[in-house]
Amino acid sequence: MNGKSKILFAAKKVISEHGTNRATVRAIAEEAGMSTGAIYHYYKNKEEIFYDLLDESLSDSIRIAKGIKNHVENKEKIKRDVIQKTKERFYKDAENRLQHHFAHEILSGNMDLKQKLKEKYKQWNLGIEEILVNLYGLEDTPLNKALSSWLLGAVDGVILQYLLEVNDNKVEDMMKIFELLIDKGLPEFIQLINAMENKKSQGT
Amino acid sequence: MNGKSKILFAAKKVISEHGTNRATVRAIAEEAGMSTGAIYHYYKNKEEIFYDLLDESLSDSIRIAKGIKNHVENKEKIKRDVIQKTKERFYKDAENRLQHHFAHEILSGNMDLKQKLKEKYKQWNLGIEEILVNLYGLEDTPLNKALSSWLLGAVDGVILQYLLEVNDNKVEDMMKIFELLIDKGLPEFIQLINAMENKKSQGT
Amino acid sequence: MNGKSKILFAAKKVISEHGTNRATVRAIAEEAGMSTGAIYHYYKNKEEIFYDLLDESLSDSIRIAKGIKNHVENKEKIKRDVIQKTKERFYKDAENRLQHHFAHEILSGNMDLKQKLKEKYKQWNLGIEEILVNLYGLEDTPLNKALSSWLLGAVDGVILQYLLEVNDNKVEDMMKIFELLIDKGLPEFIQLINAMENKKSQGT
Amino acid sequence: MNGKSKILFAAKKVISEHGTNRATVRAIAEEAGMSTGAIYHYYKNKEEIFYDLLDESLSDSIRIAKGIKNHVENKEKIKRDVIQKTKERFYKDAENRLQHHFAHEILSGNMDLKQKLKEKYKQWNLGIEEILVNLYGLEDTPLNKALSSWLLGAVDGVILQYLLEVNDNKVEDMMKIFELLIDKGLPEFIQLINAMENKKSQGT
DNA sequence: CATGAATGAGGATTCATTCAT
DNA sequence: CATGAATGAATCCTCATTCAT
Repeated sequence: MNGKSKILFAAKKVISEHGTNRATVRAIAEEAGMSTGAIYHYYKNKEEIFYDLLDESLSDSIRIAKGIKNHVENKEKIKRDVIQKTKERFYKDAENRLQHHFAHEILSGNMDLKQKLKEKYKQWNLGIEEILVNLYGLEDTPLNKALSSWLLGAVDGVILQYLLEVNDNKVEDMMKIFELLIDKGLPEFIQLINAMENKKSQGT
Repeated sequence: MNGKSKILFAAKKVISEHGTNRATVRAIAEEAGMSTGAIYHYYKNKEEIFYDLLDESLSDSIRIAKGIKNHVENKEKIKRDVIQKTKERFYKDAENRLQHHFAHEILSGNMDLKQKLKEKYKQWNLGIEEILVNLYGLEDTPLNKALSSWLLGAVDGVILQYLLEVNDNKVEDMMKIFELLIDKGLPEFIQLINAMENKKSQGT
Repeated sequence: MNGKSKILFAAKKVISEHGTNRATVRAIAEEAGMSTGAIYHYYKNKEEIFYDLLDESLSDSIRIAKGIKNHVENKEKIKRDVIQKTKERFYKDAENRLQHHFAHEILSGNMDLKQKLKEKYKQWNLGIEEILVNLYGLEDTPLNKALSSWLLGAVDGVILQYLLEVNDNKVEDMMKIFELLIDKGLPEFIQLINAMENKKSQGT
Repeated sequence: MNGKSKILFAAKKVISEHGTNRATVRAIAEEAGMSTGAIYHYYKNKEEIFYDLLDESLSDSIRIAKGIKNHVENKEKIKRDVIQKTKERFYKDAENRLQHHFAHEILSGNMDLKQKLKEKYKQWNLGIEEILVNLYGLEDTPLNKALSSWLLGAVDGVILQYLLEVNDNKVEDMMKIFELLIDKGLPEFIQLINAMENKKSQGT
């Protein structure tokens, strides 16, 4: 394992064990078994480590979204994939904490980061939308875009509940609801949306 | 306005404007128009300020939840209330930021705050559950609890998207989806849940 | 003696004893008999301490220049003053080192500082020019401006020699030359300049 | 170009462009196209690089001084040479910066460098004195030594003004004054000095 | 000869908290 | 009650130098 990987691995561990705030350079260096100075041989900034980590994580997500999208032939497989990847997110503690950390940085006024994250987020959102298109034949309407934002938001919101330890439900129970939503809830709900859109356009 | 209120008010302003990180005791004292030393006459700790602030903020939320819950007699009115209150949350920027920063504080290892949030969150969650019970005749099963967590999480998640400015949808579009969910989507989805629960218990 | 003065005094001492580079915040704090943190109660930056010091020193110079200029009636007194103040500069080790430090900062690319210093320097230069006007009836020509820059530069250059300890002459000998220059050398030299200017304009 | 030359060349470039502070071993190595470790094959110390560099730079200056001194026979030619070489110095930005940064290094406590500068400066000063002797028949008195220090200092001081961009005069105007000084001002001034010396010795 | 990873001491800065007045 | 000066530990970061490969 080379320097950068060692650092990233250590950072991930420290973050998931003690949170972003206590993930000091010294702590990461110690965990990685090197000196603080060595860290700066590989990374210019502490934030760059974090950013690399987030990038890795978001790139994964985007890659997954794109990967899922590709086997159009088999809807059932896509659904299983979506469910599986969502479930995995619940257990990626370091990544989830990191995502929160960046949100916090942005809300604290870090404009550069905001721009970076925005781009990544948009790609991600598009990935999800495409999945919905493939799965449910969704059209590219404002309401459908809103729906995919709700879905993304729901997952993020629930993950935050788990991070904060205010959600006492078993992950399995949460996932059962999610599965039911993907399998049956969404198809029906999308019909409702389409019905509404049609009514609206007829009325106009 | 007495000392504590002045401090809480100042803290709320500082945090929602500049985040928890920059909400130093000095900054709060300055905003409150007093000296740093004076703060410690009213509060033993910086943490206690945050504690009180979270208390206040959550109590507000719970009051709203309870406010909704009270008129059990009229389901349609409850629905309108839920939708109205949800919509209002989207525009309460300062409160939303505050809540995010508390989340950050908790994720940074502030255990007292976590405990407080946990208690309050439980009450809040219960409030939402009761609303669901009243609206849709929900039973007190693990899956139904999970559902209400998803609902809460979704709203929080979407609000975070707006805070981060990564959600380009109009609030109206987001709310249309939410309305449709409350009015038609959830009743149908809850039937699906119940069907699944029954199937499972029959199978056992 | 209040906080700022204590710090400025300590900084001056440390700088003249060990140079700007070794004038660390810790060293200054120690010399001032306070903790490093205390320094930041009075100054936002280490550089601000230095800047205050330079400001003090330049303001002195400017005030002196203006002060000298004012008693127009007595040329002999002005000369004695100029000589006296120049001599004093040779012994202001801390200020001289500081001036070099800022020059160095500017040459290292600190553009903000450059602007600040430029203004101060211009004021100072003007002060000197006015003295020359009063003493020798100098006219406001490019050549006369050049002359005053040479005078300023000469003093700065010689002071640097002393700082670097490459000038083995006694200060008294250096000052004798300076006195002779002020008393007799400059009047004659200025006549030469004027003669040249006139020849030039006649030739045109 | 061999190793040492490559390093010296790179160091000269880095220092004159970014100053001594940013002339880290890494930066020099990068500029020289080698690794940091390689530097230490040629030089034991970072200081030794600076030492060599100063040596080279001062040797250049001394060579110039000696070059001027050699044709004793023709005073007019010497004057033109002095003026020409002085003028050239104004345009040697990189060398001037380099020299300033060495001054800074010395003021930062680099004692070896100080010693080197002292020796070289003495030689240099002697060169100037000899020129004055040749040109104006100067005697080897303390006051005449002081005069030559003032001349050297003046040029250095004015060059620093140009480096700092606080001197708005045209170089031509500055040089006109210098020429006038060399041609007419100094002969007269030296007479004044001699007169004073004689008066003093008569008085004793 | 060359590489570049690693060290570790040292620097500036921040901030919750205390305490004499 | 109030002030604000002072503390000191913790944080990020830099860089000359060493050394295994």
